[in-house]
Amino acid sequence: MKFYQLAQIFSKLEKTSSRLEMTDILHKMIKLCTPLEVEKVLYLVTGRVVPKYVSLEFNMAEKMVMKSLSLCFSLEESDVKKLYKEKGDLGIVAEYLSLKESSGKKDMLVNEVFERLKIIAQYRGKESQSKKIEDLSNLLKTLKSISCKYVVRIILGTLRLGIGEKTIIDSLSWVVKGDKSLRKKIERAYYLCSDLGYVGRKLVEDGVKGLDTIVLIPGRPISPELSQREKSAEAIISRLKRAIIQPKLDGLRCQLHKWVEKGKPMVALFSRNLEVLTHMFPEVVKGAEMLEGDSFILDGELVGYREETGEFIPFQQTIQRRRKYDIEKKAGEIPVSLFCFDLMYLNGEDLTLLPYRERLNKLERLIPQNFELSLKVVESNEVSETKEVQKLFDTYVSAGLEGLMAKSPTSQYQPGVRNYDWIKLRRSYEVRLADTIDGVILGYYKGRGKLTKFGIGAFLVGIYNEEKDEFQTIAKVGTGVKEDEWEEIKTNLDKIKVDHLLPRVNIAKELMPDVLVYPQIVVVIRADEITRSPLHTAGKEGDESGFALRFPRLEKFNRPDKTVDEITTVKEIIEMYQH
DNA sequence: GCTGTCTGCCCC
DNA sequence: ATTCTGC
DNA sequence: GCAGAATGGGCAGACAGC
Repeated sequence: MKFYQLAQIFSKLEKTSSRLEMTDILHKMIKLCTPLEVEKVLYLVTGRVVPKYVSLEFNMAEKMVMKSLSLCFSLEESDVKKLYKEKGDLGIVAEYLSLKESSGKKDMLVNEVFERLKIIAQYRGKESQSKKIEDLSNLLKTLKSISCKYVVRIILGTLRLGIGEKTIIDSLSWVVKGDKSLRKKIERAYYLCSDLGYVGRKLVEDGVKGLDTIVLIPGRPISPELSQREKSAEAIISRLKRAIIQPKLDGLRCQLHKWVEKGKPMVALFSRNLEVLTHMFPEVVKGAEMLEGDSFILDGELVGYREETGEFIPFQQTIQRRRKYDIEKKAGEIPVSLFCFDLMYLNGEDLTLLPYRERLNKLERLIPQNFELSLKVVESNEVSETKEVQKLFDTYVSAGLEGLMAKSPTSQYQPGVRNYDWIKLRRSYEVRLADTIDGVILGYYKGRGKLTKFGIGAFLVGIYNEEKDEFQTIAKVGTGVKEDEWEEIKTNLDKIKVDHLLPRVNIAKELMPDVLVYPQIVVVIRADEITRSPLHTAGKEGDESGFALRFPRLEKFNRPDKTVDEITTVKEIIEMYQH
């Protein structure tokens, strides 16, 4: 199959909004492929050249691709940038530029493009960046314009086809069965091995029985089960009736595997996205080695924790443990513990099909309560009354935790699945507990993808520093905005556009908006937390960092009842931060 | 050897 | 992470 | 409700350029 044929199918998918129709188009395309092509096409559709647990990335994003386009089409980088701002998609820019050149290009086979992309991904070390840029430029020169569009998008990981893993899985079911009845089975196989290309190839080669060899194996990560959100204790009980309630800790999701190889105990840790974390947390590895079980797979939250005081360490510090160098030194400063909440495999036995209550019992027997080596079982309470849930929620929130997790006591462990078997109730979902600030818009940024048509995708929000008598930035906001609000905001901001940075406005150069505006429009911004910021200028004093909002979103656009003199001040932010 | 820029199916 | 949108 | 695609702050690491 030629790559441009694939590109034409992508183009058709992009124009389709009905998922049933997408599934139909996709499954017909898969039928046209040889098994090996299926494997490669499925990797490409997910923006990769290898399965996701293999750490081979392009290390090439918008800046590098812009350089490549400028080389390929002999343009100044600033011109490419201008086109990007205008079109909101570097794939479209590549197609546009390629179209202006001669049209007699041969294109290449899907397999050839795949290999070329793999080579680009594999460059590393000195001069690797220029090689990537040059190789992509040469590739684009030999491809038809429509292929250029999608090659660029594959590298950027933004195919924007409306196709994700779930739709691909449905299509695979259609390929072998003519309907989507195999979805559950394929889904489980995929989330157990985390290799969509392999699952696709096996299915095409051997049919459904090809999946039977895919089983849980310690040492190979499985996709973690995910949760839905709810807004109240009542909603949780109404869904689950009975629930196992646990505190929600603010750290990193972590899957721990232990097994025996050549008589030696082996341990591996994986992140939520199946990245290897093993070497970063030696104290957790040691703890697992000391446990009695020979082989197991468990799930938990890795969080900075001081055993002596029972104090949890904030996320911003915990995340510093995710590193390659100076591990022991950082481990001394920021000790972590793995707070486990699930057990999926124990001594040769797959436990994922057992009810959660039973898995939890086995977990509690595996890790003794007084175990002191960086491995603990999270506290659990099984309840059936709203007020019990509420009481636990209040307790956890008072203790400074994020909120709670509620889990169905009877549910199986479903890898990769996000449904209401697991529900999170976060502190910030309760309006009374969220941090809300009144800020002023200082400028805006062009949008990408589906926001291109509005000409805006985010805006910069400032607060007032009384001491310095200036506006300082505290957050960029690009979520919580409905489509008609985007239009309204853009219209309003364009009326007060300014062509230079005003005095009494303090913005870091990295955050400089595409369009600056006169500070006049007051907005309400909601956030989960106030954090110290290396970038935002709010409250910044010399070398001391400023403040920013964690997970900022628009609560209310345009508060005409408030003027700029009444917005939140730095002094107020500092009070909120200390609280 | 230092510093700034860019990247990450990053983490959240 | 949160949020919005089309189905 | 699902699935997908927009968007945030901020961390460490890799390179490139001086």
